[in-house]
Amino acid sequence: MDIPQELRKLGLKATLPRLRVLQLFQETKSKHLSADDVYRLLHDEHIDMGLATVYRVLMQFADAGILIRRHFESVASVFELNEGGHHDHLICTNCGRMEEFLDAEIEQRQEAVAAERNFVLHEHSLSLYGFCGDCAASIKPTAARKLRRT
Amino acid sequence: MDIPQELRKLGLKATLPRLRVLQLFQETKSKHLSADDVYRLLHDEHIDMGLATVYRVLMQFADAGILIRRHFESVASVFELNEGGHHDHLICTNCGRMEEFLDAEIEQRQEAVAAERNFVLHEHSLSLYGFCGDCAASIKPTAARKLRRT
DNA sequence: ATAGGTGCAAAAGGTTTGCAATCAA
DNA sequence: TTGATTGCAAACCTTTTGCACCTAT
Repeated sequence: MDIPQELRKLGLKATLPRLRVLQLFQETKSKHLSADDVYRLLHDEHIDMGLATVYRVLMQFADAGILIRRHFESVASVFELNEGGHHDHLICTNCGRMEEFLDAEIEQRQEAVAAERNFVLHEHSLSLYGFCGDCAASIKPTAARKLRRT
Repeated sequence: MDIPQELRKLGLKATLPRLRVLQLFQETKSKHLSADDVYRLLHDEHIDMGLATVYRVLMQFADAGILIRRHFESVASVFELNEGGHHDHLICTNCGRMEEFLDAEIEQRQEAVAAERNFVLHEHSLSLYGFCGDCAASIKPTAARKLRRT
């Protein structure tokens, strides 16, 4: 089925702004974009969508389950395509590289911890922060100390 | 050693605002307070510390390692006393109850995941969201669906 | 005495909302 | 046609900053 159809099925009109935003995420799979990133990228293509509309579209897509909204330690939240499978993130605090992972044992232990405390789990967020191999190799220990951020 | 001494040792003058803020966290151990919470609580005691000062003091304490700043899914970040041991959080999205936990196996697997991908880990954040026993028992499935939030 | 700390007000992000104009169905 | 959607500007919320005044050491 084509994209406009899919949108309509979700009760969303297939407007140009929506198609463009969706396209942007699909072109760059598994990319994490903030509202401002999307706004900026579209302007680079001379598509003048208002920032408010970008936010509205991203939110609608997140509500519809097309996108997932993530809150990493940075101020702005980012969105990524929802490709079905849950995953967690490993983030290089120096270069920003982001890798996704899924560890069955961690998932299992999370459920166990929740069960021990009588909680019914709905979701969770796990992010590991550090230096990727490249950055760890190229950064001096003293410099690394300076770069550490909350 | 007394608190003013400890502050001076960290290079911070023992001013009234600082002592009050610290006292607030110590009175209410393992409590998570946002800058606005602190501001409001102090005003309730008729201590008119400016919000800007609250932020500055919280930040200095976080830098000094007295407090830890946390970013949960809510907009505002919260601070808690740094009592030494690392821990993760289990949060009830209905009543706000928050429990701390530490699972050796999860910690270990995180290191393993990072190592597999050649990352040097600096820190991580793991938060489990769901309903605590009380809330799960008192909330109807349909109501529960409505309450689910990103 | 003086470097550091404070309050206030203003500014700076990120995000949301009100409203009149516009567009997909 | 008509309700949904958009752009713009203004509002909001959290956090930061500039600056003149104040205070712990």
